[in-house]
Amino acid sequence: MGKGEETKQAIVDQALELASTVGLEKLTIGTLAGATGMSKSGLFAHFRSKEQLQLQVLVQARQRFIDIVIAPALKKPRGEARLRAIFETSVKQWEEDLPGGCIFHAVSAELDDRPGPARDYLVDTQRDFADTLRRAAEIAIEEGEFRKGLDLDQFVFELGAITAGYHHSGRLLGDPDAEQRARDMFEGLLARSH
Amino acid sequence: MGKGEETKQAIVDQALELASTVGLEKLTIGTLAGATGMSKSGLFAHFRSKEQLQLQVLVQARQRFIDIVIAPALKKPRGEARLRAIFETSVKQWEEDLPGGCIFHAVSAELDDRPGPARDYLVDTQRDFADTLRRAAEIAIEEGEFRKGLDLDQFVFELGAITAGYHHSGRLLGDPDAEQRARDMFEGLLARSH
DNA sequence: CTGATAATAGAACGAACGTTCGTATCGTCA
DNA sequence: TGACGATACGAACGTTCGTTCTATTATCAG
Repeated sequence: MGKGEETKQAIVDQALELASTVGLEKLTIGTLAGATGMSKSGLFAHFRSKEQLQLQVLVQARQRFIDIVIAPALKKPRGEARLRAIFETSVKQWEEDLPGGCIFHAVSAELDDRPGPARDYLVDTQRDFADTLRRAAEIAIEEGEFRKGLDLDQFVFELGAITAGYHHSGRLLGDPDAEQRARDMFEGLLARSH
Repeated sequence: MGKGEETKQAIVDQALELASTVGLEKLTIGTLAGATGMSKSGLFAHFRSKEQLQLQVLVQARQRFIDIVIAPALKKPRGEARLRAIFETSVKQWEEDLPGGCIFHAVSAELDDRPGPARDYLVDTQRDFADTLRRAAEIAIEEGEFRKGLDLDQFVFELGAITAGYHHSGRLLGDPDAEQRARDMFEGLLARSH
């Protein structure tokens, strides 16, 4: 990896941390330059537009999510154990990996009414993740862990609701019990799926 | 109501609509002035700071939520029927009252890492609403509709997760089935509470 | 009707933003 | 090591933002 790619990685890593708290739009190029010890113009040259920078942040976030949450879960046994692994690392490692918590939840309200490449990429990321969850649940049915006839889309919706609620309660309201409540809710969902 | 209060109301009403889609920060005074047919300075004089304007938007949102969701529900019978009314109007009327959906969900990610009066007011609003839900569920226990020993805080958490998930799926992902999925999830929660 | 007061407009401000440009410095490989 | 492209910098641009100031118009009680 040449020098260019190296610093570009460092920039995007730093940008990811900032964006998780202040959002993609308020992540300013000047602030980011200060945080990385670079000049505005020197940093800007790596992206050529702020839109590109925002997109790279999401690309990096997706990759990091795969590394932290998805990849380890794929080493677990198929089915329910894999779903448990995804949920558990989502709550424990992923939500605490960045200072603002899960960046997808942090920026989704910001992007949901602003069309563009960033929004498209976020939607694609979320859809892809939803597919992964649906497939994992499907496997759990095949393995006999989940009952036949389980509504997979409803299962995925409820799983998404748990994490959305967890992010909301934990971040805005600062509920210290949010993690355990999300876990209990998840266990309830699994029990109902058997 | 004097002329001043009258136009101020009209301004905040318009601001509420814009803020539900673009957020509190990107709701710009120039844009708002254009939308209301006023000059920037003429509009600004009503608030004296943007922070005050943002706060008034949240105050108005809270009042409107009470008018649309809470007040009608209080006319329903105590207990489960009242909880049903709150949920149903939250999903049907409230989420469609503003172009960007529930403004509290729309701005919570924006405010959760930005301390200040706006954040404080939003948190207070959410806590107050959570108390209302908790009290309604408590009544349902007293009436014998919900089982004794039901974890009220967990109930409120799960209810919040349902609406958070609904907003997320409906807004960002544009899932047309989100409303029905949220309803099904709610019915499941009620059934488990009996 | 009239005068005090409130409400609005217009112009301008300083600051912050994304972006451009010319120049200097650094990394890399012949 | 020398040279050339890649990388970074400083200064400046045009815009947009919230905010202020001053002048003008509308409102409403006496």
